[in-house]
Amino acid sequence: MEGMTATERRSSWRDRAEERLTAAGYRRGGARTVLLDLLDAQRCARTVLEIEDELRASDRAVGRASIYRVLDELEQLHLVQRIEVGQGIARYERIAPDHHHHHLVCQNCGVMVPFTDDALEDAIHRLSTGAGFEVTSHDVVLYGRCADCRAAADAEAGST
Amino acid sequence: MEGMTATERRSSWRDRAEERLTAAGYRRGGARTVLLDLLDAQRCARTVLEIEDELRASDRAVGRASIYRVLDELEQLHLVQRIEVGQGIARYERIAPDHHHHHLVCQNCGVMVPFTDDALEDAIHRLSTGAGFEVTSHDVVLYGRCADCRAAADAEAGST
DNA sequence: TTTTCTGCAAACTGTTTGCAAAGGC
DNA sequence: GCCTTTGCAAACAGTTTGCAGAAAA
Repeated sequence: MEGMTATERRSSWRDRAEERLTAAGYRRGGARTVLLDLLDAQRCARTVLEIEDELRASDRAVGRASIYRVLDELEQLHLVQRIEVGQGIARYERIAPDHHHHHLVCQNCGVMVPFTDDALEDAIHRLSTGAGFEVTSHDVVLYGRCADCRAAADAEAGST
Repeated sequence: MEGMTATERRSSWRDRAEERLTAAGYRRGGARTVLLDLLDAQRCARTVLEIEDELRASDRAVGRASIYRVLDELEQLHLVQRIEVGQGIARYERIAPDHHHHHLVCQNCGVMVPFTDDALEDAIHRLSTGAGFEVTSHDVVLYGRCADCRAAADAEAGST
């Protein structure tokens, strides 16, 4: 990261977000800035409550309502994607310009693993064009057990 | 329905459900029976609140808690599928034995249209087997505009 | 100085839980 | 009669909203 060129830094999610927010007429409030920092650094989709805890822990606490409000704005501007992962819990993840992906959710430990698959995208794309229905976005979530939980379960089965 | 043979009736969702519930050690309570009737007759996925209203309207009211409990049991037994459709609202739909499908959700009018696609299933199946992750189920939701809303929008665009 | 943004607390909504009464076996 | 199922009401969790003060432009 340290070795980034100016151009690379310019094209970061963080900067694109700031640009688009300004263009949409938003001011740069404290909560918004902190949120952008966090989202830019995040590696995987988070819930609002996780975000809240994380910010409180790093003593840059932000009111819950503000988190919801900012995430909502960011979603409208297509800077953040909201992912529903069962049990009525929503997770938020920044949208990387060229990194469309879906998620595997482990029903044992809850971990989310991103994945991409061209055949899947092709199938959806073909569907989208021939459906009468006009598809603007899609969500694919696979549920099961992650490699770790599988290994753990296997080990246990083997030892009994 | 009246002209059904014994075999056809035997293979109905309703009867399979009852069988499986009994096998799992459940008794036949009033709420459960009413719920089974409703689910068996339903044409599309419903929310719990919709179910509650519907039952109250048909003067066979069932407590909300019971609806949740029964749907939960039915989901465990794979007799009912829970579908998350954004905004943290869950919909429930009975599982037809040979009719696995996904949903298109119209972001304009909210209608849900079921669809099936072999290429999509193939892609997911291939993913499932080669992932390290053990996939037990999957959810695909396509968002967009249904044919009706599209037509309406086009008509409006044409007239202006 | 005007308008937006923020945090707080209260309100809401969908869901879950505890408990006493009703009902199946 | 024992144990499950049910309904009610209260508890909960995530989310939204109203409002007064703080902060940006």
